[in-house]
Amino acid sequence: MDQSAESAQPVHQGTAPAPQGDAAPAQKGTVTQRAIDQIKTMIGEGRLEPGQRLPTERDLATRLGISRSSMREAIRALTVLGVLEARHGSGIYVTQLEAGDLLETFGVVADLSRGPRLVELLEVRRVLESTATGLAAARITPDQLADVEKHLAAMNATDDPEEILSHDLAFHRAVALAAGNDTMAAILEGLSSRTFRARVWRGYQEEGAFERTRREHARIHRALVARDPEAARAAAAAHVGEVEEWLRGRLEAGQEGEAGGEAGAEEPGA
Amino acid sequence: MDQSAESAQPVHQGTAPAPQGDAAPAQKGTVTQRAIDQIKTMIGEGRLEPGQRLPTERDLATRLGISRSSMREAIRALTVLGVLEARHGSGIYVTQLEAGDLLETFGVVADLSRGPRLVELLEVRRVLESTATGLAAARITPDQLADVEKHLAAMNATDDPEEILSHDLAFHRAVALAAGNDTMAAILEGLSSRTFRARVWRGYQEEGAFERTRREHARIHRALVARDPEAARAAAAAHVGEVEEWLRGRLEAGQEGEAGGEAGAEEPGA
DNA sequence: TCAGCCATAGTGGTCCGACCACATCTGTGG
DNA sequence: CCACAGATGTGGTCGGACCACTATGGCTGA
Repeated sequence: MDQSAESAQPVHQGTAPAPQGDAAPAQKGTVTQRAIDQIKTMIGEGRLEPGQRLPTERDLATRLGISRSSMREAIRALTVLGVLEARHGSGIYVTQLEAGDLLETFGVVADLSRGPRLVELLEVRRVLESTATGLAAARITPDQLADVEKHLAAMNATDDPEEILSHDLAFHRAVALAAGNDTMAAILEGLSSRTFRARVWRGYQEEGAFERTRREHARIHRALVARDPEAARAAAAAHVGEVEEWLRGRLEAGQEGEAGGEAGAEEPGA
Repeated sequence: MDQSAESAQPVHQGTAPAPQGDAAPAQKGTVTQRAIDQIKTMIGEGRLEPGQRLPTERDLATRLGISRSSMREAIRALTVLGVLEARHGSGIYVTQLEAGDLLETFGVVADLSRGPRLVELLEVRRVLESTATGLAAARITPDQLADVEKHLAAMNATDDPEEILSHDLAFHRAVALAAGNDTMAAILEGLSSRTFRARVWRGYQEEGAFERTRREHARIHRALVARDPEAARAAAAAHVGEVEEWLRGRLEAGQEGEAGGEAGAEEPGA
């Protein structure tokens, strides 16, 4: 009953030389790809709900008429996409399908981009960050504002680049969260992935960026306190735009060139 | 240091007692996940350049000291992320790592989102679309404008919903492209994935949306011709905002409820 | 000589069956 | 009643076999 359900599927494995001629199966793409699409469709149609547990790998494989190996590849694919989550010894589950789950892969994009693409990425971030900050100015709650201030203070209290970067990220994350659009916050999170920021900063910080960053953050904070969306938007745009411009100039100058290694300023750095 | 501490690694399959005494195994996460990270790192560090061909699956597996099965899962994962591309019978290659390659997965997010998340997604799209349209008004070339007009005309010339949707998508794609930021265009592309748009439209189009859409597109076009960024931005924002508002109202009204199936209005459709 | 065909090697795609490591349930003994 | 140990189920890993597709190069025939 399982696979080979049809009269005489080719079925790889040495057997059945029969070409195909049949109609139904509609062989398109690899088996694994088909499995991926099927599961994705099941979720899309609501047959599989967030948090729900899926059948066993072995079961799924049998049901879709493929081997466990292929099924595992499909599962792995959906896992990295943040759609499924495999718990060793327990089972496979559908994630909550929230912004954070699905947009985690966005970080990969940021990490692997370089050269001109970095500027484009920053341009996108500038647009979204300014919007989010503007919204935050109108919606932020006292608690959220306190959280923002905590990271602002922490950032001003240290000179350790590592720590500064951490609180810098946390600062923006808190602001984005206050904007009330989780999806936007998740995208911004990816756009500000640690390695991404670290790469850009490496060169940037050598030009008195710390002080400037602190000043700009303070300006954003003032706008939030004043509940002034326009000021907040402008401050955020300027903040990101500052880095964007620096990077753009740097690219147009010498550092250009697809040369595999240094366009984005990455050094093992000790 | 590492987990279980016992000097002699269990090493699964009884065989191969010699791991590789080399520097720090650093057992973290699954073997496959490690392989994914390693390849990702290789690319990030420039040791693997866009378009370059990778060693054989079998080779890679041996080099990283894992089985081919695990290596295949890793490759599959990076394939769906748009980082690698496997050509049957030929080899595995690094993609060009362009915006389009990496952001293709963005469509999955749009396809799997529902309920409140749909509104958030539209909000993001409104922000980016308006920005892109504004930029396009300032930068669009005659050729690009002609392309935009082509789809505008085609959309006005038919009443087939399917075709209208196609040209609607193409219209916005052309505009986004004219903005000169491929990354932004790629994100918008994902945010306007066919199934996503179709789902929203299903209900929307029943309220005289065609006519309204045509009018709004015409307005965007006029702004582009006039090279008026502000007008273009406003027109685009209003265009997307229209749908956004409609969907928001629809959610707040009855259709709410996490109920697995209809919050986003998806029907197998005739 | 040279175009075109075909055998062949090389590579990804699929499948199988085994075993390991972890989570959970279950039943027993305290 | 609880704690612990075993049994069971599930994902994780492995190795090897074979299929399907590409690409290459040599061979054939004009």
